[in-house]
Amino acid sequence: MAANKQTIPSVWARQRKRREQPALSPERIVAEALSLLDEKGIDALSMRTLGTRLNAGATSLYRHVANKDELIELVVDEVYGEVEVPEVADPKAWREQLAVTAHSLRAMILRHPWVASVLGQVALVELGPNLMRQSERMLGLFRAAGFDLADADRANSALTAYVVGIAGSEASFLSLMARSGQDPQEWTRSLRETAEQIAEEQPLLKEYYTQVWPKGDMHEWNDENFVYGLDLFLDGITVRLSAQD
Amino acid sequence: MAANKQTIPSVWARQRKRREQPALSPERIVAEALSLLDEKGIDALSMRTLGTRLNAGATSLYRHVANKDELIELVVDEVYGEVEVPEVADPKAWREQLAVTAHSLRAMILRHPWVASVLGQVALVELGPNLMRQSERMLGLFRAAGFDLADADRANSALTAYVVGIAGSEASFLSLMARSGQDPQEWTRSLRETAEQIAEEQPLLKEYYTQVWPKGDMHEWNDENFVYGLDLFLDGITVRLSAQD
DNA sequence: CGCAGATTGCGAACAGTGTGCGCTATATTG
DNA sequence: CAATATAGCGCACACTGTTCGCAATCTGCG
Repeated sequence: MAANKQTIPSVWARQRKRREQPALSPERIVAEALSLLDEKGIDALSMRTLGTRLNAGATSLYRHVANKDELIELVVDEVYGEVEVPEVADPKAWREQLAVTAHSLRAMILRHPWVASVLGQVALVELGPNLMRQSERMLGLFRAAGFDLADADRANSALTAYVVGIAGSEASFLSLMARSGQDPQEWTRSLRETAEQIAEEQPLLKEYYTQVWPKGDMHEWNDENFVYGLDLFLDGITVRLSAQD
Repeated sequence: MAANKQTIPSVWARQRKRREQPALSPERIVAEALSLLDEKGIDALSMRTLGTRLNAGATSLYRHVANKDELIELVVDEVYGEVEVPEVADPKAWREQLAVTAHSLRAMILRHPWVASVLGQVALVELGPNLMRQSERMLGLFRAAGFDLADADRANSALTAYVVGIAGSEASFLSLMARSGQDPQEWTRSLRETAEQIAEEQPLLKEYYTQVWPKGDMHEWNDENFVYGLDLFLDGITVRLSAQD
């Protein structure tokens, strides 16, 4: 009795849907996931809302993507593709070329602040095509600077760790601002105030918050801090290179 | 009718429970959350399982902790308390003291691999007591080395970013091993094989995986890579210090 | 001691999550 | 055209974090 309960309503709406859209595909899913992440952040990414944005059911996505974790891996590799690593041209220009790479990586992370929250989970499986292309080129830069392959990798890991670490903490600040809808200016001010209060037993920290902590815009401040640490690093590389001759 | 349906059974089991245990408190909750995280990883931390381990209902926790995010912040500050930052003694020993600090921070992260997955989410709100104590001491070390306060902070941020970045990626590898129950030895071997296959168009990467990538235990390898990058950093600091005189 | 008031614990409920299963409609191949 | 493979999806399951209101207990005051 009433075995065709659910087929009845679909009779009227039939013959639609198959070619009214470019159809589902891994590429389309990844692209839409990326734009959703950029717009609303990591918490807004659920299979259901992603499906809705693609005019599809949530479970349809599983025909093209194994699970949510794999989807995130794909999106992460996608954004790694935005990082510009210059082709090795002049071997003497290694310092500038490394700086360009570092800035590009940081800029990518700041454009997509949600990556900070997944870099610790997605186990950096270095097998994505974009990440591999980027690694190849970075190794090339370090080789051109004078490292052998093993040391090139070590130096590369170190530089990448620095950039990811510092840009990641900037990004998580950006995400916090976006989530809480607070004004960054106001936020730095109130953080200074409470920090000064709490740091009663930490004279250096107290001095730091009253004297050093930025009064105005955070952008310049962050930029300066970043290049400061980057130069520290590149100086260290210079030392290592000249010591090895 | 039957308004006392649920009070009846409790009559027999009454007068228990209040003092049979140390009672709930933020400290006890944080401690239990920490041991749960260390045992089973970040995915296993739910308010319900945590409540169960404390012989309490899930919702009882909310009397002592605002929400899960705040709980995680508390636990993170707790483990920061394990990091040993030496008191500044001999100003000439800054290099060794910074190295000790860096090693201690990395060791903490490797003892608690789940921190890698939350450091990007918990916006590093630097107000936890342990984190503030640690920051104060690190600033002191850099000051003793010869930096003014602003540069001490910059150098400190850079060093911390490096350590967190590289130890974080080690930790996410450890978490992956724990989750998948795979043998690390076996895992590095099979990663090498697939990487060699995929890297058909990346000669440096291919050479890297065949020649450089570790055949045996990953521990030594990771330790060496870490001190290599750390020395790079400390060399850079030396350069900066001598340039500033 | 007794009793008001604050504090603590908790069961039920809500809205949401990722994902496996089995059915149907379509596309592809012979 | 028929047979098979594939894509889409509704339903369902087991969980999640968190709110709310009630009951049990602890606290301080008379």
